[in-house]
Amino acid sequence: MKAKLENNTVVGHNIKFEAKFLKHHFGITLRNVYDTMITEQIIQGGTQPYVGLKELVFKYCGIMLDKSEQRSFKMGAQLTESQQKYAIQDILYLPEIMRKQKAKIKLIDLQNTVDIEMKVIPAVAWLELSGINVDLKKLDEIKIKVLEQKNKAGKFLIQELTREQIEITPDTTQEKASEKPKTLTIIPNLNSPKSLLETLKAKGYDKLEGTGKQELGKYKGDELITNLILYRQAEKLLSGFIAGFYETQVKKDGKIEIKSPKYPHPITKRVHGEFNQYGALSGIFTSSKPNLQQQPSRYREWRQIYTAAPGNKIVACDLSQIELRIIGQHAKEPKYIQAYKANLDLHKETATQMFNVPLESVTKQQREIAKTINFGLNYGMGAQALKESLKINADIEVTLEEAQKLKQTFQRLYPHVTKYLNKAGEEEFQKGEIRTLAGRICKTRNPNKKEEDYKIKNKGKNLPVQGLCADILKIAMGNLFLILESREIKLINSVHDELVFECKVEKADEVPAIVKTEMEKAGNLFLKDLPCIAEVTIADYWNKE
DNA sequence: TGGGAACTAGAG
DNA sequence: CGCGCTCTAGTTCCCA
Repeated sequence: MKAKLENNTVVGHNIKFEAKFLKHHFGITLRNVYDTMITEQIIQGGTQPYVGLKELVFKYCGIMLDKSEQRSFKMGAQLTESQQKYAIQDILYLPEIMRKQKAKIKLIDLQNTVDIEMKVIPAVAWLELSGINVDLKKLDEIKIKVLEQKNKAGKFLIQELTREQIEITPDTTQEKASEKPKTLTIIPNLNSPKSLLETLKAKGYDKLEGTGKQELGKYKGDELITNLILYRQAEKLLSGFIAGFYETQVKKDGKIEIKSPKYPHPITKRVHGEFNQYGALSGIFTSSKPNLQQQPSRYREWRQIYTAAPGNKIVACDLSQIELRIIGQHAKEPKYIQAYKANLDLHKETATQMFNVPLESVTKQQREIAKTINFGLNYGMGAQALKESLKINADIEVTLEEAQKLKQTFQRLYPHVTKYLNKAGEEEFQKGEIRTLAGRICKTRNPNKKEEDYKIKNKGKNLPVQGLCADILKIAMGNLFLILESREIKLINSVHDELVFECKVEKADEVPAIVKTEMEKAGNLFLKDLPCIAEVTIADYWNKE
């Protein structure tokens, strides 16, 4: 049975689930699979985050399934007749669905995408089963620090923002008017944007139209605003990333109940996030419970909680500036191609030409401007957003006119890029879909919902780039699964352009080269005019750079 | 009370 | 005219 499952193509609906089950309970590793759910998502261009079997049976076989037995199964109990019937109908229609899907794939030329997606399924099962090791002591240290930051900033804010206001009574009859007016103490709720905005405006911050970081940038350097940003950062870390590791108290029917921590897993002691391989329109992965793709990295210390288990090392490898390289390839922009071929710093090259200064005298600030523009303008950023982005990301103030000029200079400097992006936007707008170089179809999520023209065009600029990035990473993941999984190496994270592995110290010499080679090989399938470079690091914890 | 919109912030 | 893109998740607020 084991050999049969491992050496043949196994068909299922959401087969990642079965793959994990078979591996965990029976040590069976599925390598060749066909998944009707993922295939349907491919056909639909990523517009549906989850497709049910019931829906497919109806679509392809014209039969309405009764799913009422789905939740009736009990551990250890003998199957009832109707449960058996249910179990059979769950697989009965799969061959017919597969046959009809395959015809459709051929018709709309999606075989390449299907190959990529099917090959990555076993790798995703591997990734989720591996989990990531976590240093709870380090986490405690960080928690104490962050709590301190929150309390300190919070105390300052409450002190500064609490205000007195004369109470306004709706009933203003003559008798009451003679009474002394009461004053009301208003303490703002720091977690409520509405309450905060009201309070800040009353305090004289009248330029604010919201309380987001971009708005707060209007008062950059102000002590109160600095504290608010520190408070927000701490609150975000605590509620979003730290809380899940600790038990929580929940009030229920007047009694206080203690809920156990969500992570790590009580038996494996590792964090097993979920990865949805077709969670986004572009085909990039999404992650949840917890979201391991959005773990803080600008707060440098955070990722040190993810460590190699004793006797192990962590090998992390990312595709260097992959999005810009993809744009360069799409646009066949000679300046991008030349810079990457010569292994130059593209941002610096951009700066030297934009500001018309020699390479060696490009300032850090000029490079930051070029970097912000390189990333932002490629997806349709306008002058206003550029102005604010420069202020927040690079601490650089420019006027709207200057931002407009910078944009123009950039577009004139890279005319091929500009032309390509406009063409891609137009294509998405006209056809409602656009393909990556690997053939993946990217549509707009809500074909029914009316979206502004410019938003659709911007998607057209962005989706083929992100989408090809996803194609490359998935190809590498699929191939690395076949090479590394059987050698007791764990895939512990996958973050858009980065793969993270954990292996025994003895293997830390050979694994990096294998990973680097496979990732570059995947990229070079599509980057024909400029090279794909992967950068690899070996460490005791997950550290970017 | 529960669902969902709005806002905010984390990542690439 | 000009409007960065793709996501997940937490909190607050509003409405049925």
